[in-house]
Amino acid sequence: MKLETRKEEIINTATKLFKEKGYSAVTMRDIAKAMGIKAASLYNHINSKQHILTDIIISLAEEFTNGMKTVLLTDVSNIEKLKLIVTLHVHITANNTYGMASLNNDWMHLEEQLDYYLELRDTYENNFRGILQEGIDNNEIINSNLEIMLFSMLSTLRSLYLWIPKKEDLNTTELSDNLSHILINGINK
Amino acid sequence: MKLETRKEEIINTATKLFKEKGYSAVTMRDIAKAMGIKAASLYNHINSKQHILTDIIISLAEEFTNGMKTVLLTDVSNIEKLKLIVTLHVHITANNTYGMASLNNDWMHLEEQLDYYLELRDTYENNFRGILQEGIDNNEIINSNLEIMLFSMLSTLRSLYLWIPKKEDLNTTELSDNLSHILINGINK
DNA sequence: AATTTTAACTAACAAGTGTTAGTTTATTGT
DNA sequence: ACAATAAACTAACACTTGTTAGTTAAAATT
Repeated sequence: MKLETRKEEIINTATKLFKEKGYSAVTMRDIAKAMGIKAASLYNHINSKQHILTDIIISLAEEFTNGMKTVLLTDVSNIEKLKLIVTLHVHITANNTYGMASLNNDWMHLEEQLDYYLELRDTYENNFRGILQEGIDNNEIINSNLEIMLFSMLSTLRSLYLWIPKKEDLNTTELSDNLSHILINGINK
Repeated sequence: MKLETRKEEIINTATKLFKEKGYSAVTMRDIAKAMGIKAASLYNHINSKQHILTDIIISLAEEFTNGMKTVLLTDVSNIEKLKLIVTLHVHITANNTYGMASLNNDWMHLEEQLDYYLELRDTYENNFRGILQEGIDNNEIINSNLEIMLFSMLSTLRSLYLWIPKKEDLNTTELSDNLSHILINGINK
């Protein structure tokens, strides 16, 4: 039972508020009020509002990068790799639904770390694309428009943060399995 | 060839900026600067920043509501209705990619019209859900988790605004057809 | 018991916010 | 040519923003 440092409490509080209203609409006074302290007190623990956002986004982006690295090293079919990616998204999102909102909607407000973030995102998408392309080449995946397939899957996975909190009754493995099936086999009977 | 009123120019300029940085991060001075005038001059044409956002979002939401109404009245299979919905999203999004960003990310900053927007969105989702449910009942659609199917399709359709601007080479009917196929039949060979 | 550290506080700052009031200038319709 | 309108302007407002400086009180360490 590890208890939160004060800095982590601030980041968690901010993350929740950022999800509800977006980074720009949340003030330091909002964050402080939610914690029952004054805005100036936050600066005993964090450097700036900007650093809070960076912390939220970069740590999540790195989780995805690491997850992708593992998937690429796993020796299974490309379809199985896609299932692993679905599981990766479900797990990371289930553990930090609030943070995923910032990752998706507020990355453009990063400053010094914006280029680094974009690099991680680009690499991630390219790896995803590569798996799909190999799947097509190996006759595992239909030879339809690669970019549309990529876009469709990524859109669904990136929107999980909006949806997981509303359906707490579904456990994560059940969700991963169901979602994999729908993304891979469609909904047609 | 109908030419834009000054008010429309302002709304269009604002819509573009809102997509790049989000509603809260865009100032009236930003909008004015992009038009080469002073912020105060905007108020000769619009009532408030808030009204710009409302205008963007509500008109789009009503377009979707009207489109759905037409789909529901069309006498085709439920799978065909889903294809019509895909086409609806592709067309509306292609005509207003910038506005779709506000619809997706800034609806929570609506004020007087927030409840109305939520009502439109709820009704839309329920109609979508109803088509899927009928499809399941008629053995057109697999009897998998309804909510996951709904979420997956809607997520993809709602993210179109991020993707359409990058792929201008693809025409809208081709995109609709491809996307329908992937959403309905999956990517599996 | 004395000292350092932690973490809150009050007060203030400079800059930026949406918006209003009043004015000026160019264009349009008579 | 004259009046009316459209659409820009300057100046200012009241308020909010992120952040800093300096202070205080309790808790932990010596």
